[in-house]
Amino acid sequence: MNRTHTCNQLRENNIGEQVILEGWVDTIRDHGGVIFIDLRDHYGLTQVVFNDDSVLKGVTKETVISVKGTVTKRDEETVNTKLETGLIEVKATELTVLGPCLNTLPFEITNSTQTREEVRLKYRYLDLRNPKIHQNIVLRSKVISYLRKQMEELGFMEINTPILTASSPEGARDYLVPSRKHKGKFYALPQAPQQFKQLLMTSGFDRYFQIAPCFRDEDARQDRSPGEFYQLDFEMAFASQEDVFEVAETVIYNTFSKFSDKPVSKPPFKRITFADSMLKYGSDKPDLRNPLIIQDLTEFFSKVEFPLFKGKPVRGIVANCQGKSKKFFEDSLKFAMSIGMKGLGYLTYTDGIYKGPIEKFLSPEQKAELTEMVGIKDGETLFFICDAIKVVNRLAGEIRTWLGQNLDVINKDAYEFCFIVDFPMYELNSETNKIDFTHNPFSMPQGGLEALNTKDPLEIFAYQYDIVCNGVELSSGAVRNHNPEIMKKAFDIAGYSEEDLKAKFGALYTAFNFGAPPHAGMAPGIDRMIMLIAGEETIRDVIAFPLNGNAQDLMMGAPGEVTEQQLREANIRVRD
RNA sequence: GGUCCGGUAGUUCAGUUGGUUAGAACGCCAGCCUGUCACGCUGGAGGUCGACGGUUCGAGCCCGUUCCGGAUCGCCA
Repeated sequence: MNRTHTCNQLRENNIGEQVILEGWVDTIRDHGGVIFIDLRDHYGLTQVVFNDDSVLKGVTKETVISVKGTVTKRDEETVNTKLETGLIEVKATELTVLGPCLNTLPFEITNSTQTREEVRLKYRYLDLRNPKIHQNIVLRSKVISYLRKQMEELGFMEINTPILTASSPEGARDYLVPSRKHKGKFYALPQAPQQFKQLLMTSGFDRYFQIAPCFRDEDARQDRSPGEFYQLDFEMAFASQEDVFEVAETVIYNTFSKFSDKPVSKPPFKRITFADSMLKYGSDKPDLRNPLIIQDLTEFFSKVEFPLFKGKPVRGIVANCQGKSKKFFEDSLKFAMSIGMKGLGYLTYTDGIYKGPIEKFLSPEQKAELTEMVGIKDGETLFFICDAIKVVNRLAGEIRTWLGQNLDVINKDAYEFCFIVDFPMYELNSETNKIDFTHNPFSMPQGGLEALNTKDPLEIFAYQYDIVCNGVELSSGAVRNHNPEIMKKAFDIAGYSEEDLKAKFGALYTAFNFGAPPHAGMAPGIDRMIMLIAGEETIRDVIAFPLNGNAQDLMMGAPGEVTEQQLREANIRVRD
């Protein structure tokens, strides 16, 4: 006999009904003459009451049982307000074991998140019984479904692109799949459907999207799952950067608003140039919840007779440190030293007077100029970061983050989105002293062919952008370079001939010679979005069966050994 | 691949200056208990202190090697 209700369905209006519930034994509370069992399924918990403990022989926690009984109103003083079914309970008359739990549990389900990840992942199916983790996967499903719905409403269609494809010469390390029929040749799993979606545009599809699996053989991070991850990959024909932004901010704003109670920055999201971001936030993925701003004081200090700063890049951060102890400033210095700074100067500004070691180098006029320039208010502190041009922004950014955290001025209950725009198209490779693509060779340079022909390559921006939320990079995208002439020139500047271009991206380049529409797109990371919405610290908590940090599946034993025959068929010999 | 931190009961951890039989909490097993909801009470089982080697009268603790895990950097067009 099947269940009549789920474990989160019965309410007061069911009182008196004969029901059958099925689920896992969450807890057993045995009082001798009366025994309570919390029965758990996907939907929730219901308390079941037994008066005969003999039927519970052999029933342990996590046993799957079927219970027949009557829905009963709970007494006033025994209702459980923490349970949605807490006003009722089921007085059981029959119990059947459907799935015995024979093994000792490797961890308690309710405490699974406290257990070390190695064990959790080996028994992931038990970890996923924990309602907290279980709900993350439910959330993931709902978010993905909602993303699909929105994209379709905006006129996008989902098209699946190949999983077995060709190795791409640029970018991350590929996962390779040996070919049986073609000895010595390999497929690669796609790092992203990049070239395929651009080919779809060339095929005349107007708006493409895909919940796209991507594979990269790179080491894990807290916000980077090793091996595989999913992106909301989309591409639009005849579209500009702003068209892409409008889609992205609509879909992302709607999704975050729908699935989180925290306030979400409203579209249009801030557009911040890469250069500004590096200067003001010391990072290309700024956390805008942190109100502290970095200021450029290089020019000011070029006129000050302070030998440590003179002629060097100087950054300043104004922060309110009133009431902070001496230890706070000592800790800030300690942190500065730990990230490789030689020191961390500061001036406090109280009742119109500056105090600090640097003070004596400043004339009264210079002090007034500084006050005006940085906008320091009474009681505030101005921190100075001075270092080589290559590292000064990053260091200032780290100090900004440290101050934000330790002054507790970061609003944790908010999602602050922004687009980072105007990435440089090229950069100088410091080892080879040659010009390289900064990011993505498929991006359209701003100013097109004319800019490539006339400007200093290092001055050219690309129509390339990132979307950042709370200091986490959610995605990057670009207006693509769809014009073979511009493409040839762009690659020429980076030292690649037309032959190289054909060899590396043959299909794409050839296709673009048959008439390609201008197109642009983006690919927000789905795992990261869900991590942010769920408020989880690690990306593995929002993936049903994640690889561990070492790219292994300890549950299934992947990667694992294969038979000699399988190796022979794949034309592979393993070296010792 | 580099650097740092860790590995003690099923789980999370404590373990003093190197010294008798290595502890706690939760879980597990048994008994008691008719209103709990992380029930309570009593008792019990459970350990190759990651592995190997060394120093020592004596090592969970000190030294070396190694394996495993975590963080971080490299890497992630």
